Amino acid sequence: MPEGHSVHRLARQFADVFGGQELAVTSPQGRFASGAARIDGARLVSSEAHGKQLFLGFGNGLVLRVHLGLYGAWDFGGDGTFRGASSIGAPRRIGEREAYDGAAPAPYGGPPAPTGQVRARLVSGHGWADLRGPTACEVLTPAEASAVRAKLGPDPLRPAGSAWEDGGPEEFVRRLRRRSVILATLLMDQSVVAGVGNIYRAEALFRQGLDPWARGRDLGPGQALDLWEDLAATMADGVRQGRIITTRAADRADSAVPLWPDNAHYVYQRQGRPCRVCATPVAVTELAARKLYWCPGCQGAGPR
DNA sequence: GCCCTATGTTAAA
DNA sequence: TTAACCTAGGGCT
Repeated sequence: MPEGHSVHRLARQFADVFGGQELAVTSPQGRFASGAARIDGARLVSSEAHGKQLFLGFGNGLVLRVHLGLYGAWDFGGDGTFRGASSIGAPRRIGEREAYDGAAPAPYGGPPAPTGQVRARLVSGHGWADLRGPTACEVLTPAEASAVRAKLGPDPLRPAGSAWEDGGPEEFVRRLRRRSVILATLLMDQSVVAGVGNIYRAEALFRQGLDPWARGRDLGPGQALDLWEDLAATMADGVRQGRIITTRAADRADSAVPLWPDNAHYVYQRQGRPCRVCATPVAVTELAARKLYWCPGCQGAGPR
């Protein structure tokens, strides 16, 4: 799945291309037909990401909540105002960059006939957006949307102008340090920190020199805050670049293969290869049905 | 074509 | 802990 940075890019994209406009909302596939009818023709008035969830607010007060899950993605098309990403969501190739596909702006003749399973289609006078394969796509009242957000922890990418108070770094430190659960599990817990996924988990723990099997309560407040700041910085980079690059420039320069994506990560999907810092072979194990990558030299020997 | 994999979450067992 | 959700690409045959 797209981690939080992708959903924040989506929120920005929706505001850029659809903000303030009336949208025709349909469900070509049919599974979202009743929800689509509730917002069809309404004006898009807000677009905000919280962790991995997207909340689109409409002029009639209703909120469209989308969670892309493991496979979901949005495809965009339209006239020249649709600069920006052509597709944002689940990566279709290793290390795929979410970016404008380079096609020259063309006269907009309306959206193409939907192909395959399009759960939701949003159409303005300038372009369209198709949603495929989401885990969640539903229309909520404001109270229902707030109830969903209340279950999420603070988001390192929370927009400065957001009206939603998520507690920020202090709340993250509290939630992390009161648990006896291991860090590897806590970072994937969206009620502890919203938006972190499997790549940022592995890379942040490496960058901070933290043992994935250390417990939340074992961290000092300074260590926990450093972890937050590191996530905030690398995830903000992800928003800017449309891809996850966590290696520091100094650790990329001497790579034998200087071309991204071969040097984008320290440990993620680098099992068996030498650690960029200490040359110990990177290790991998399975934890709660997800792969966990770490360097036994820099971060500790492993499960215990 | 077939099988595996993937930046995720939820519900049932 | 496991299955289900449900999409597309890559490697293989």
